[in-house]
Amino acid sequence: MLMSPNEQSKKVYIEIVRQLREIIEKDGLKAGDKIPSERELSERLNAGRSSVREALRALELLGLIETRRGEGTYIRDFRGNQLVQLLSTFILQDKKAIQDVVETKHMIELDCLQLALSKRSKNDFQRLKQWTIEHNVEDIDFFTRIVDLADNHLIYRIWKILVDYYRSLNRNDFHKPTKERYLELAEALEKGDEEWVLNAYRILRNLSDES
Amino acid sequence: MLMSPNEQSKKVYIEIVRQLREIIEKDGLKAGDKIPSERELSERLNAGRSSVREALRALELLGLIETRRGEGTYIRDFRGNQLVQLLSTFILQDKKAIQDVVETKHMIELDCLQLALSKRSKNDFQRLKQWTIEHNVEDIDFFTRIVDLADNHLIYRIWKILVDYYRSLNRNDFHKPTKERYLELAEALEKGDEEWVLNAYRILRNLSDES
DNA sequence: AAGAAAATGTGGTCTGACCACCTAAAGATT
DNA sequence: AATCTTTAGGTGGTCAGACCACATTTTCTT
Repeated sequence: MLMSPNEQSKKVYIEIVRQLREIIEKDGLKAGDKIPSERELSERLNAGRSSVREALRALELLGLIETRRGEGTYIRDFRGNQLVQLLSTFILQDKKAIQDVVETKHMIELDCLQLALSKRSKNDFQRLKQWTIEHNVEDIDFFTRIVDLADNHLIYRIWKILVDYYRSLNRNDFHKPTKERYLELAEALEKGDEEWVLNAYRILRNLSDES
Repeated sequence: MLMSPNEQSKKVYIEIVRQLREIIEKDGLKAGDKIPSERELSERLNAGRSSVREALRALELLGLIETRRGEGTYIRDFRGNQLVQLLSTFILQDKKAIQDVVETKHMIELDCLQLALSKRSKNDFQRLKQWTIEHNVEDIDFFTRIVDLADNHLIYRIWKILVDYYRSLNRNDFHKPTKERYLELAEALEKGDEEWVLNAYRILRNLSDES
């Protein structure tokens, strides 16, 4: 699988997953249908068979395909497995998917700020402020406290997943906020001023208006 | 990797995953540590390097390891299986969990309204309004359109999961909004007035101020 | 026509060979 | 001696070819 010289050398098997999805869509293949053999895919996609297999192994692990020795590889009926669909979203590591992760993380964090604001008392936020003053604030720790204050276990889980994937992206454009930014946000929460809170968050995350 | 003759011939890469786990445990390897190279594993486990790679690819997809070209393969800091944890959240059907689902669904829908508002043009919302007028509006259909307008595949997936679970609850306290409520919301979107939009949603969902 | 054997196609696996990249050791320079 | 440069070795990434085990299809025998 030839790569443009100066291009980011994505892993071949990721690219194969993408192209395989195109083939499935173009040919209108559905659950239960057979997909081309490993050797044929290897030829059509100009890739080694081992690379094709790595891609298929990935899809198999996600339950998207099923391989039967001596027969072939078949598309699996995964329209019930929501979590797999969620995961598969992440696997397609195109720019849009990454952007979606970042955007969603921001929205969830904003939600947590609002939830915390409506559920918690001034006392809780005073403690948050005090903690912010007394410690060397790490982003992950600060927002873990925020999400805790939101008191919604489900959102907590979703946020956790988002953070993990966000970190796995290894984005080098992460703008590390200063301690003052966190302190400002904590104070806004303490005052109970929603507008102020939301604004402090956007400044902290270096957002103008768009996500 | 030799197999006992009459034994179930499990796939080698699955067996490699198992043995690799043993190695990690026996050697006391932790997050951030380097695991043996592909070639060394190939020797120690009496398996081909391609099989070892299929196993590593699987672990990589699950976020358990991280491969760095030219350096090696490292154990990743994964805090439990995230997806399983998410699932377990759904299974715990206590009142708090249910409440969390409802609350989260509301937050996500509000997020989508805001995203749509910031991303879409008046034209899109006019079409939404027109559709609302011409059809017998079902809640699921209306908000599917909203989520689509938000143009974030990840949020779409999350929302889908929430809706499915929400429906499985069979809540008999679902307050079915009138057609006018949806129309009001569509018009608010068309006007581009965020406050009006959020308010229209709260009225539609019969929320006062708390979620 | 029915059963048996061979041919074909498929996934499963191993081996060996490159390449691109990173790191550290050896060497050269100052 | 300290520092920089070069080199060698290790590592993941990929490809090609070769078998094997298994299932299906075709062909051949009876």
